[in-house]
Amino acid sequence: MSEPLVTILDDEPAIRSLLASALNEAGFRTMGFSRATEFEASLRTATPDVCLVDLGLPDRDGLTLVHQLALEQGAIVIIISGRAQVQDRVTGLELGADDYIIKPFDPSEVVARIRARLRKDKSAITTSATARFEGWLAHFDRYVLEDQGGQEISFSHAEGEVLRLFLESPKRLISRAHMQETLGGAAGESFDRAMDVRISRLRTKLNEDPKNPQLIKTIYGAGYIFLGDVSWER
Amino acid sequence: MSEPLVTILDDEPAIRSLLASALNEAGFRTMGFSRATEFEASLRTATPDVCLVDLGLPDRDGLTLVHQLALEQGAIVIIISGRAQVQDRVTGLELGADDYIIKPFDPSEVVARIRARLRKDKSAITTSATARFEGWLAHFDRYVLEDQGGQEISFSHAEGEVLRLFLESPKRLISRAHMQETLGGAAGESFDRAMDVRISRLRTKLNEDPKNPQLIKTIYGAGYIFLGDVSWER
DNA sequence: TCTGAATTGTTACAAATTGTTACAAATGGC
DNA sequence: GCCATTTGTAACAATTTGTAACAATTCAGA
Repeated sequence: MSEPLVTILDDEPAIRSLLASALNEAGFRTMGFSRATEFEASLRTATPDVCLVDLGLPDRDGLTLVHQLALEQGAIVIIISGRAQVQDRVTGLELGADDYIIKPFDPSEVVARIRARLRKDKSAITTSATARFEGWLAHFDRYVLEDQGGQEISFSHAEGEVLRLFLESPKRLISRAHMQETLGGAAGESFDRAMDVRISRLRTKLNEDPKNPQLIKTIYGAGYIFLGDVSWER
Repeated sequence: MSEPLVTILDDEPAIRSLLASALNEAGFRTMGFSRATEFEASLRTATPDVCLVDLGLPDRDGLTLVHQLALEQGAIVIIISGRAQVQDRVTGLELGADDYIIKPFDPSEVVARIRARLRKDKSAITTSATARFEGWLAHFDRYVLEDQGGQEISFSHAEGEVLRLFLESPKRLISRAHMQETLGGAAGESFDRAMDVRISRLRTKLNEDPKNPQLIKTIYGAGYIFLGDVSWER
């Protein structure tokens, strides 16, 4: 599958080129149109993934076009408009637009919003939270730890909670109190050693040497630090 | 199925009640939380369709939470924040948020944006009769599962209900409570293991390895997640 | 209506997960 | 070194989940 195609429908050439260059740089294919009729003609041959539509078109009512696009084509439609009233935005969204961006806009936000829509659309394919660290690969979606050799061991939900906490804040002290709070959920009142046990079990799965742990360091009287370079992937 | 559930996570009670009343009026169920830990605890039993998250939480970094929600839960996440810089918005969206609304906001726009997200989310599902996933083809009209080789096995109505529930929300936690509610229908009294048995039977038909299921994962104390890319066909 | 097979729920027990307890080991102050 | 405190972890207990076996139910066709 090729890069997603984004169409830009706006009568101001400056805006078209601004958007086009930002989108191209972000890895999208683009097609620009200044009039609705041209745009509609193009739909016969191309199927855009995202349609950016300016409401102030000279030859056509933008809202009608949006409605039509969203309903008939099932495309992702994002309105870009100078009309900033809440009522305008609500109307545009109710008519089927997926987002409503107000002029003047920042191109990087447009890109981010387009990405957010596409991501959701394909969420079934995209979603997979995976972290890589020190030869390990943690697949949080599958509850699986993969070692260098591709060998897989599964970890439990409770173990995953601890591991995630570490991988989200590597090389930083994580206090016991904070950990209790985010994990235990229940008030840290009762004498609770459950957390220690979770960490112990996690260390075992990570093949940590009990006498000399390399990844999960204990800071006596304070908490833990996860050493190791972490990079998240998707 | 019941009305969509929207969770509101914001430490200001005034904002929570403003949103809650607007959303209730618009036909949504709502749950409000002032702290991230409370909210996370609730995720063990409830599965929200949309999560509104304020970034300025007292007890947790909001962005981390967003990331986690979007990736792990697959929920629709909308950030509501007072931080209005473009860079903030871009970061929030890149981390997995589906929308970013700036305070002060108009409740009707929030409603419209939630509706826009839900509309897109459901449109992919409609109620077509066939779903494709991981080499399987499920024909709900004929109660037949077709494997890669075209071999067909039939599944029962009860099994189909469970399978449909999974295929309509892939890669999302489906809590036992929610499942009981949508399946069992009848009073979710304490002693009901029927659901477990249904899942067990479904796993068998899907040739799941009991020791290491690949498609239907159990989350101890919470529910199930269906892994696997799903696409519905007509 | 009756019969038998398919479907579904129920029960009982096995297995997995998680928390709790008890004690050993490590740490830091003196 | 000595002692109070903190942390590690094995062993156990409580809880949750998996599933085989069986009972109840449904339903098509005789």
